[in-house]
Amino acid sequence: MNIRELARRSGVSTATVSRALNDRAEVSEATRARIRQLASELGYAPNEPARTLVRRRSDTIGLIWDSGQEAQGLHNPFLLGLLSAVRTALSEADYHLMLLTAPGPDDPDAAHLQAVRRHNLEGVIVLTTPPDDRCLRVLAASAVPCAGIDTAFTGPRTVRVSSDNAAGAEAAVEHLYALGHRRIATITGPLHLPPAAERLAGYQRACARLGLPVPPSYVTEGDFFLDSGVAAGRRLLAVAERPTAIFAAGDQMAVGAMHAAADAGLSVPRDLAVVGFDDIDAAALVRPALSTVAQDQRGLGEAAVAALRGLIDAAPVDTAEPRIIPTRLLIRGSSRPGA
Amino acid sequence: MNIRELARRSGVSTATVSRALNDRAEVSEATRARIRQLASELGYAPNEPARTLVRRRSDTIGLIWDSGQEAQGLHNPFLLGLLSAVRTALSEADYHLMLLTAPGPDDPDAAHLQAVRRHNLEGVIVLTTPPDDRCLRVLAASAVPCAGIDTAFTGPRTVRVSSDNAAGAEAAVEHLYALGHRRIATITGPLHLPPAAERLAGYQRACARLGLPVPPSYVTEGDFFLDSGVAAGRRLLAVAERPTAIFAAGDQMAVGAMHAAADAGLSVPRDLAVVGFDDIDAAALVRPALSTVAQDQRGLGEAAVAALRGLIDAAPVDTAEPRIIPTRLLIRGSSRPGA
DNA sequence: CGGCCGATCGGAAACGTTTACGGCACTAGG
DNA sequence: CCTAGTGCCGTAAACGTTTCCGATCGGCCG
Repeated sequence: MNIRELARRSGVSTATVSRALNDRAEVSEATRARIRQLASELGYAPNEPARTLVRRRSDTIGLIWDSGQEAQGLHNPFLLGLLSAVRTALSEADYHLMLLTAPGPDDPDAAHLQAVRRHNLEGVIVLTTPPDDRCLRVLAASAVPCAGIDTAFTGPRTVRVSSDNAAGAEAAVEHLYALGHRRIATITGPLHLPPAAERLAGYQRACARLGLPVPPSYVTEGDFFLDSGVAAGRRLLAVAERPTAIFAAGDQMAVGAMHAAADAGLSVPRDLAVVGFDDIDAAALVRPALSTVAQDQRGLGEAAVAALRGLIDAAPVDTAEPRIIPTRLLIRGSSRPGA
Repeated sequence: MNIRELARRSGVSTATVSRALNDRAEVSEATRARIRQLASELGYAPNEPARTLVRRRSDTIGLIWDSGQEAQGLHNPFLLGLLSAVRTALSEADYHLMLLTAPGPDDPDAAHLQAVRRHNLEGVIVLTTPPDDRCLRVLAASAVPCAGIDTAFTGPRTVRVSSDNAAGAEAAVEHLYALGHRRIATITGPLHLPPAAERLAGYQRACARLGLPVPPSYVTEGDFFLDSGVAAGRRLLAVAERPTAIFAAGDQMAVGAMHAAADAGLSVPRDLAVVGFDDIDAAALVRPALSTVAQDQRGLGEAAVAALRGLIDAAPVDTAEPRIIPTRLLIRGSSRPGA
């Protein structure tokens, strides 16, 4: 069932069928309707590879997900929401989505570029965090349109999309301040990761603005995982001027801090208030439920797609400044006195 | 940079280049090496759409993820591991992966079939659970090779892959029995879902084998989410002959049961042992950590890919019997007296 | 009435591969 | 020396589209 067969049955040429199905103007309304009707009756589906070949564009974008095998980001449920948002936004823009495979060990950097060329991909969305976004370097150098979420790399045709980590952290601190807390400590992520550094900066800025003291012992580093949060919580609770609230740059670490508090015989939120970041599934499951700064996954995905489309259509887009998506503070039991 | 250009520079015909790059036998080792070398120097990547067009196979399989928009299964972190496993297995088999978009509201059923035809997809992997796997019906009717994980639909060229839900449930009950528990209740999922029904069957079989009584009040239904687990836990704890252990068919419900126990002033695992199913991220975060039956996501993904490849290569595969993948019991604090 | 223009369509050439078929050179066997 | 066979390679025809370039046919204007 190809276009030739459809043309034969419609009594027109393949050129006319193509024009009819692609909504070109040079076809009378009558024949267009007739062809359309017949096509849907016969279940005709145009052959995309053939279209791609002659049009030299595939209407397909690639998605790079994790560069290494079994990267830790993989288990981040945050990724799933992002993936869903990206897919939805892309399908609304009539783009197809191809999941790029992790590069083999032989040619790790060029692999993605090869894939882009092989499939005529028009752009790439990158969901890996630094330093795994190195693969972006080769793509950017080849002027492939790229949109990265929480990536660090920049290039002539790459845009970056990111949550407003600083503002989110500020909102968390302000919330704790409004509850009456004056001794607010923080657990950071690995500070070489931009989101971790930005969240710390937001914490510091809010404290400065509110006139809160931030002794060095109030800032301690974790690795975003549970155990580091427990350890960091223990360190913070051992400080002489014990903090009454903790802002953790990640939910798992926040839960860890709650564990540390429980181990020390402290009650959350009475003796210690805790606010996390990311709104992972578990945040709503623990007791008390964890207050947290939620990222707008849908917003991030849509912004990435919108920026990528601009890049593809050669619209004038600003590739220097990252797109910043607002966050939302979810107040739950871990910072609600009444709970 | 096409094959013609590469042929010109190598001083051979395009046919020879094609044969050299595709490892065909009719090329001398010397010219093959020369062409290979030149190709990698020039960064030549064969045009897949053109290959697909002439070879009439795309080396690409489609992935259907959720048929409806924002289906609940989407937030299941289980899906992410599955997706990763599928992708890895496929890339090892030199297949490309295309994420199929959710069908529009106009033609929900035929959409996926259209996509398969358009892109020349050789097979489809379905990650949606019933009743959302209705889209499989059309695909199966068209003899498209399909592999579904936890799907219910069956067809001439569709294989089903599933965890050994019954055995997993049995193992959980046996574990509780070995700890000395004799009054073991269960919280089921919606029983129209095969996994929920199978887990209940496993529970019942184990109880029967071990000679444990199962009064009707010991079996109560939830919807796999947290709140239903809390409610179910309350119901079970109000039973006259109060159970000392609960097997929940899902982790969120298990956590809910733990909340209900805490509300009733009971200590887990001293007064009540709890075992869940699925090993969601939160299972390791709650306190006490939740014992659970973990599904082998990698095994499921690899089995689905292997079965699909058999289907594609027209190997004789048994489409009647589902592939059953073993589960693994993770014993954590919620059922460990020492904890 | 002649020429021009717009609307509608068909013919045919691309797009970048793979592969059937045939050709050439060389070797082996008679 | 002739023939068959083998190893290597080139020619050209496909694959299913889109689109450039004309062609035809009215209608309209001068």
